[in-house]
Amino acid sequence: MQREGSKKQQNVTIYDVAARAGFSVSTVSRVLNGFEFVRESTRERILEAAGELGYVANLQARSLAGGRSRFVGLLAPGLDSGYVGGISQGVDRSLASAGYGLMLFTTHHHRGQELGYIDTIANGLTAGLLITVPLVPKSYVEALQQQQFPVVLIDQADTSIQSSVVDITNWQGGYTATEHLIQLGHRRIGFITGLMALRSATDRLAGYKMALKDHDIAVDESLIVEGDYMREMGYAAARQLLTAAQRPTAIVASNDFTALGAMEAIHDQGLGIPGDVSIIGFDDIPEARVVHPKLSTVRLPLEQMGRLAVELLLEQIEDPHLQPKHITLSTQLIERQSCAAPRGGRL
Amino acid sequence: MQREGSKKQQNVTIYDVAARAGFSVSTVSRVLNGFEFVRESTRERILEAAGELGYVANLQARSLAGGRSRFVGLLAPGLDSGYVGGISQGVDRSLASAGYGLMLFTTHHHRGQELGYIDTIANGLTAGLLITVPLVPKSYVEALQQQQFPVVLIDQADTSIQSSVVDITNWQGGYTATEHLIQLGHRRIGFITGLMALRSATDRLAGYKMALKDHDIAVDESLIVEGDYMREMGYAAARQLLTAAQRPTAIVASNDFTALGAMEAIHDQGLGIPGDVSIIGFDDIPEARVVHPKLSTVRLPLEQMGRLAVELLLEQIEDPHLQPKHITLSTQLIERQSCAAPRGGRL
DNA sequence: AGGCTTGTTGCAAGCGCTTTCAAAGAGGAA
DNA sequence: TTCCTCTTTGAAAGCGCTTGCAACAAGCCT
Repeated sequence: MQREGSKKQQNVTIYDVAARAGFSVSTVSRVLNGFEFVRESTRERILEAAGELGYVANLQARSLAGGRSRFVGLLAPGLDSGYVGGISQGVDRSLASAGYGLMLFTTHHHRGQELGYIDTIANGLTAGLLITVPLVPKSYVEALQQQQFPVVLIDQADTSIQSSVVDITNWQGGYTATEHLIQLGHRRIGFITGLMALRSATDRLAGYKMALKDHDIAVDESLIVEGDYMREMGYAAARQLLTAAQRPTAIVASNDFTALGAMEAIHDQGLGIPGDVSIIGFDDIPEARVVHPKLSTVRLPLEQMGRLAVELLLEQIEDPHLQPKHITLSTQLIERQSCAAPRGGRL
Repeated sequence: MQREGSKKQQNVTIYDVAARAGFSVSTVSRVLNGFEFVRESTRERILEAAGELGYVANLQARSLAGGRSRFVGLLAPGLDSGYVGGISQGVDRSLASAGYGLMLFTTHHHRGQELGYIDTIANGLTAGLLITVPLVPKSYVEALQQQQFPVVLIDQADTSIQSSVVDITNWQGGYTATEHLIQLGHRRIGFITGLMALRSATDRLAGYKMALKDHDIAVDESLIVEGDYMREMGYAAARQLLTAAQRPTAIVASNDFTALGAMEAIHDQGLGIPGDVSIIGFDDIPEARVVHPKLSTVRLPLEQMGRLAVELLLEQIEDPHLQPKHITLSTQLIERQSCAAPRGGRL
């Protein structure tokens, strides 16, 4: 078998179309992009030729030559968290209805990669960038901004960065969850944090502390244990909390995964939920609704965040000189069955 | 405020680096790509210059000029199914460890878009393409193949397409699930199908039918109701099954979402699981483990599929002349608590 | 010493497309 | 009829990069 096509088959280019239609490439390009100053008959002939040849635009060339990309980049740490899943669904949908494509880039928490990616992506591949990745240095985002490159930060508010942001009231969520427990009569409330490098984690913790203070309950640092948003750590952290001398009667977990892990630990400890220990999570992932008992949680409007972020970004793409906007969405307490008054009422 | 930078700031190009290092662009290019025949000292000088200038490669230009893309495309119907999530996690991870980036494209089930995308993507943007989308016409995939463009189909085996494929034993899964129920003593077993346009759906159904036949149970078409892999349809379908004159004592759902919907319907009907009705799903999504009762299901090695698909694709990228391979992964029955012998034993 | 490798580097031609800028017709106005 | 304007089209210059080919220096052989 002769291999005659070792060199990748020549693609149909704008030149081929021009030749076939009997016009110059410039005219073809005009037809393909806008419709300024082209005679209708010409336009038709060219479109026809393009169709017959099965012409497909080469995006590289187009954007190299200065055309606009019809893709938007979404920079995310990974696909594993459900959190990203929720956001990207919203992003994906609104992007699609606006005629844009989505390019999802995952960084796997490699800091170096994140930076490299950002440059690369911003360097022509996409028309704009949505960032859900933590730890992106301020300077980078600023550099992008300076280049008039549209960027929207999602739930990564760094108040010092002058950039469009969509985020949620993490602080409020932590506060509400804790207060809910307090109003149920709890006094010893444990808290399992998220990955403390993330703003969302520190904010939730801050909300928790404030709620305690507002209700004249001293913050007991031994009741706060650090987690990482993962189920396993949730288990370990809860275990630590439960085996302490004075165990808490309720636990606030910084996300649902953590809460799920904690619930397992509570069960394994021979304790009942919410009889012995109440627990409340964060996120409202699908599992929260089906776990037994159903998990009370603070719902994050992830999909909505994605949608709004896209809106903001698209605006910015239209007009790069627009002032950055900051939208904050509120969280919502979803009461289910994992919280109850502590045994014996108020301790 | 004067807007002096209305034109996007000039990026650092290979020319700038060349000028700064005192070499030609060709040499810079060589250093940046491989290491063939470049003096070590030169190499260092150039790298240094690039670093100082903050040079970032322009991917468009590179791939336009014939360089290799370091991205792989994943074409998926959408992000909502969990199914895609599982696969893309596997894809993402192995890609990352191979030094490739992932570009995720969603088609939203718009047939037209799928085709347009494929061309566009194959047209230089990526080094290869993974397809999890159904309904991609044979001719398209073949055209890609002919151009030596690396493609791997995931769980979309169309035996008539000469292409690399990673799929799973959907048929076997349907068979096993059904047989499990039969061995428990069930005779009237309902089946809720998936989206029948998909190969996976028809295969699962075929497995179900065959299991019945092999055990001398007549296939009762009234026990088979069409679903679409969504929870809502699962609910409706189960409802239809349960309100029929002779309701089944067990139900096989074509995926876990459907099963979850069905479980809800069963409960709403005042029936118990598995007391009155046994149910078994497909996929083993995270919810299956936490729902009450825990859902027995046929586990799909989604992540592994993703991994293997990447392996196959990377091989093909290395050597486009490679013969297509076909890998089939097996499904696994996960027994949990949603299946039991029918009341009164064998009917 | 002259010729031939071998190792390095530069030149220049594109990749496919967009986008000025100028040219060529077509129609009026003078 | 000639000049001017407006519309439509083409020529050509890149965008930033890779790469085949030529050029050159140094080192080796005969």
